[in-house]
Amino acid sequence: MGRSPCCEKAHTNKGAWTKEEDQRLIAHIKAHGEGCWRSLPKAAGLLRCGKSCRLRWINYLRPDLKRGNFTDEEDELIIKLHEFLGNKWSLIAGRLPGRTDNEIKNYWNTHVKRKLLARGVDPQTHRPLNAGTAAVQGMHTPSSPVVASGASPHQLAGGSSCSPDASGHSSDADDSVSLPPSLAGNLGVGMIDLNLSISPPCQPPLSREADGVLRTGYSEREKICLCLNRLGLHGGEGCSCVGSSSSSSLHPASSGVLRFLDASLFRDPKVQ
DNA sequence: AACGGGCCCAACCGCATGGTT
DNA sequence: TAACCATGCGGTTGGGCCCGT
Repeated sequence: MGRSPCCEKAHTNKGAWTKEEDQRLIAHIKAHGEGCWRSLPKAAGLLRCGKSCRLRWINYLRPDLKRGNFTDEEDELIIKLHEFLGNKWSLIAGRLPGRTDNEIKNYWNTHVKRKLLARGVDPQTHRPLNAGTAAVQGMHTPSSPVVASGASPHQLAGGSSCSPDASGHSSDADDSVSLPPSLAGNLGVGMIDLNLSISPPCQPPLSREADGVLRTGYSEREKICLCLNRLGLHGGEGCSCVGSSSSSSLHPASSGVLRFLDASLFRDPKVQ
């Protein structure tokens, strides 16, 4: 179907943003909030495409962005999440507070790939580079980083069958997930059932509230301690292991970085 | 000091998706 | 249901910077 261009290219600037443009964009978003990107440039007096404004804000101007180098913990988390999710940078970014998908994507392509190659690991498949066929029997396939049986990465990340809005992600057939070898090894299992092991208990009590909206009986960020110390990751704020020897040495960033361990693990972070 | 190659990262592009009319 | 719209996402690019020669 035909589609009009997102912006009138003849009248838009391209390339690097000037300080003045940045300030205009910041001021406008402070005053009016995010959204309506298409009309924002005109309203803010910017000769930019709405997409460009959105990107600039999300990747560079947002006040909650964490600048600076990635920590080793973030490194490892990115690797593990990539093993699960593949190139779903936005989902990975959702588990790394203050980091953007673009940043992580760039970081992956420039640093992590090399790091994995140096370890002898294929960055796409997370398999050993020189592994023979026998060694990889039973492992997940490269094109589907996690899922053995039809569940998409997005299903894993965004919708467990327990979430009220997961109706579009049918998981009736088989929710078993083949864990990547590194995680499976650490957990001592090869297959897990997400319904039982990661997500909050299925079929939470639904209640229709006064506004007519169905809600579950669970609070949005109810915590589940998976005791992921065994993954080399230490408990977040919801970890009942807090106070154990391993958690006393938590990196300051850990509670934020490991936010993905709580009950919202596989929920789309943007859906609050 | 000059040059060239590689690296890094901000930004762009095209497509997908979900919502609205 | 189809057409259109707005936004989000992932891949790619281009320019500036750094470093070695």
